[in-house]
Amino acid sequence: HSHSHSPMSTRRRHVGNRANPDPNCCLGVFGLSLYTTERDLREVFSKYGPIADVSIVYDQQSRRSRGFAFVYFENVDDAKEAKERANGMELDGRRIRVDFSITKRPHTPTPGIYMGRPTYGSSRRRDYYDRGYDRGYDDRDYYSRSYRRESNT
DNA sequence: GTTGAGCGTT
Repeated sequence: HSHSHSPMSTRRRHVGNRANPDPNCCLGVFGLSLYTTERDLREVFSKYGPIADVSIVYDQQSRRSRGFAFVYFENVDDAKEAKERANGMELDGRRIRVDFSITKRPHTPTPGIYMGRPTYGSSRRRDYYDRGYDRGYDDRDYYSRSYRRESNT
């Protein structure tokens, strides 16, 4: 008699489903007040562990906060605890929700520059997408889905 | 200074 092996469990759910995000150092904070700053989030989330960076998403036109942000923990273990603890907490009179980020960093200016393929010879093309955020996160995971350039045609 | 179920190019 052999153990029942689940053939479907070999394939992990692909990224893109924000209903069940997998643990990551990137935390997404949603539903926060428009007046909450990155500094506020940092000092709130730094209670659970060292913070690598905090980024609030701003509206491109009004320059105002869009009501959600991303917190980068240095340890995923702290991120998990911070997600559990900070989720549903009241911040600036607003009930915030915290989840693992399903996306990584904002879109690179023009896809096709890096793509996880280092250019030999003239590798001085790197500018800011290689600043240090791809040290632990592999953006190629969601870039690898036949990502094409969608600049303007 | 509003609203809110959400994932980013300041």
